[in-house]
Amino acid sequence: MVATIKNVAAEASVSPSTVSRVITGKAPVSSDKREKVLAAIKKLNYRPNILARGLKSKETKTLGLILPNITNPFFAEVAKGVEDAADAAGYNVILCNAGDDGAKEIRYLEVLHKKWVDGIVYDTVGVDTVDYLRTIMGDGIPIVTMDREIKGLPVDAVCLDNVKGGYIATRYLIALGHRKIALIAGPVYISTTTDREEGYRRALDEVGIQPRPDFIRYFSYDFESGFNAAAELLSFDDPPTGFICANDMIALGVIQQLERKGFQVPMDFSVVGFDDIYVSRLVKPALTTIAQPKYEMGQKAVALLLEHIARKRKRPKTALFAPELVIRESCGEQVRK
Amino acid sequence: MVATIKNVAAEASVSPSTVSRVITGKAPVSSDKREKVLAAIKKLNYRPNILARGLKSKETKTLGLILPNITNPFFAEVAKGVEDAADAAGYNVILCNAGDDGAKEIRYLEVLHKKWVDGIVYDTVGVDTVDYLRTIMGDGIPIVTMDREIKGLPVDAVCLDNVKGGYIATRYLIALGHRKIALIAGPVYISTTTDREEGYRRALDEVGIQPRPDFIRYFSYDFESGFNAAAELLSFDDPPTGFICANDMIALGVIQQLERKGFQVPMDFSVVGFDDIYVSRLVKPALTTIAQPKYEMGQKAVALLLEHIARKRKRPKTALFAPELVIRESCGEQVRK
DNA sequence: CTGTTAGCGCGTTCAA
DNA sequence: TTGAACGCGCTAACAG
Repeated sequence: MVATIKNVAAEASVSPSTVSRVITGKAPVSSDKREKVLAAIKKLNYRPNILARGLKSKETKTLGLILPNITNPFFAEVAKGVEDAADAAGYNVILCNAGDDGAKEIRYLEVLHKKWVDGIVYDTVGVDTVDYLRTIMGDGIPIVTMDREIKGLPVDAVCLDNVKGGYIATRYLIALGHRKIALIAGPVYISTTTDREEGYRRALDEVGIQPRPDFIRYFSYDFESGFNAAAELLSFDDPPTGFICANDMIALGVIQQLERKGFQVPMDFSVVGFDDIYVSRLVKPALTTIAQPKYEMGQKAVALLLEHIARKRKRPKTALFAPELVIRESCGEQVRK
Repeated sequence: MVATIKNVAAEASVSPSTVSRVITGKAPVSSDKREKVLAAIKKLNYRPNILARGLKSKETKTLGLILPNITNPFFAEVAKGVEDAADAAGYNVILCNAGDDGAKEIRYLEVLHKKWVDGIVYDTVGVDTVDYLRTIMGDGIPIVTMDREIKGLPVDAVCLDNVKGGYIATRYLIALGHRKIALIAGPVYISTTTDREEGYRRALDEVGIQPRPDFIRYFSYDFESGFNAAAELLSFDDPPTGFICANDMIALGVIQQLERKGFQVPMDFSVVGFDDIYVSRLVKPALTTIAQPKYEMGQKAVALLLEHIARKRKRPKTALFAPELVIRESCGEQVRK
């Protein structure tokens, strides 16, 4: 049998309200009654039922986190940041692995909606969810997107300065003497991809290099993509000497392909990754990459949500984080022609 | 404004009960009223409030998952298995990163208790939580532990056959000709560690090798531990030629230290990891390791929980999984003396 | 300072 | 087949 507030009240010979006041601390209670209540709580091992409380207060003290795959170290870092920040503020987080499945994403949005979470961190690339996001926001549940701004939806966002990221990666390779630089980008339709491409083009443009369309390839964010993209690029008559990759897993795939064909990195080709997942430093050659502050970005997402929950702000806001070049071993001076 | 069941009832000119019946499907409703209700639901964009439902039904359709660190790829895999299985059964999961902090673990248990989760997957190494676990179970919330049996507590568990894991790793090195085999184990007080050590000793015993106490080192599960342990072991007059590690990160640290001292793996020393996290195959030399079915174990944990929730079983049960030797590149024939 | 009352949104009696 | 009434556990409003 689980104790309720009534049992405690009976045990302490007071009214349920008094018990409630002791617990919430929102109203004064005489110290003798307080002690009796505390004793009763302890004796009956009473825990307030948060569901019932939420039914009244409209607060669940839980947040939703939707991401593609927690198994991906990038998202795991973000998740940790989200969870830590939420915990520090007294919130829990419901983890939702949406995969690449748009339908599943919508189903999760529905569930979080029905569970009355107090806010949602939305970290995916799905495209068909705008309507539902609008519905949820209409019901007063704040949403913050990660690395993605949704046109037409006044939603908070936590983003990396992807233009700059693409730019500094490209400049670095240029400084090393590379002129033929390929960009193995992410899926073509998302802003992350287009922003990085813009930075890439800008860097090329600054030094008067004409970007070659066949050097820009759109793939997905995994090892195989890198592996395949490198094979394609290498088959050209005049292949690139440097590769800028949309994430570290792609970069690892590229390197694998390069080595499989008998080349050496960074002696023959240079490769720069993106994200700086922890594997990057374990691998040989250790990956030179564009780091994003994943953990901090997760924390920031929660901070933005909490501002909305506290009604401190109603206008949408975008938090922009700066990418950073981490130089390790996968890039070298251009020597091949 | 968010629609409630009353609004829907008014819109459809029926009673709230009828709306409820349409939604739950637990009682017959005439088809004309059903259609009117459905239309009203759609029009008002109504979503049943799961909190209120839970208040009645005593079900929250959410599970708790407590683990040390989601950033560790091992736990991320487990978490994915948990999440997938939960989702398939209509449950959500609250993610709790307990770190190595015992106090935080207890706080999380309290929170999950208060939130009335329907079950808890408990995947940590904490030692001081037994009392609280007992309390929670007393309130009817089933718990399943991962890789850990708690003496005196009749709780379900999902375990790897760690004795066998230690055994096959050791036999493999023996078959390669090694006689001086070190065990870089986990924390000394947990069953995972002692079980693997037992397997190690058994394998040694079978071929008449006397285990050397100074070859068994207790460390924690990270890269630095491996790095430091290898340094210690290497400083011996008569160092080991093979290393069996409690997890892959430790093994990676060992290899790093070995190479730092100018040795080569597997030419000079052999190293076996444990877990088979995905990094293991990316690294050079690719790690030979003892794989555990992490994802499946996560799934199984949820399955056990659901059995309890459905009251199909009351006796505690332990699901045992088999470890598997994955041979890659980090072990070779013993040549050094 | 304290108890009584009412109601959050829903499902489940009980009658009709 | 349907509606009215009640209660899940809690907190807020109102009296006292």
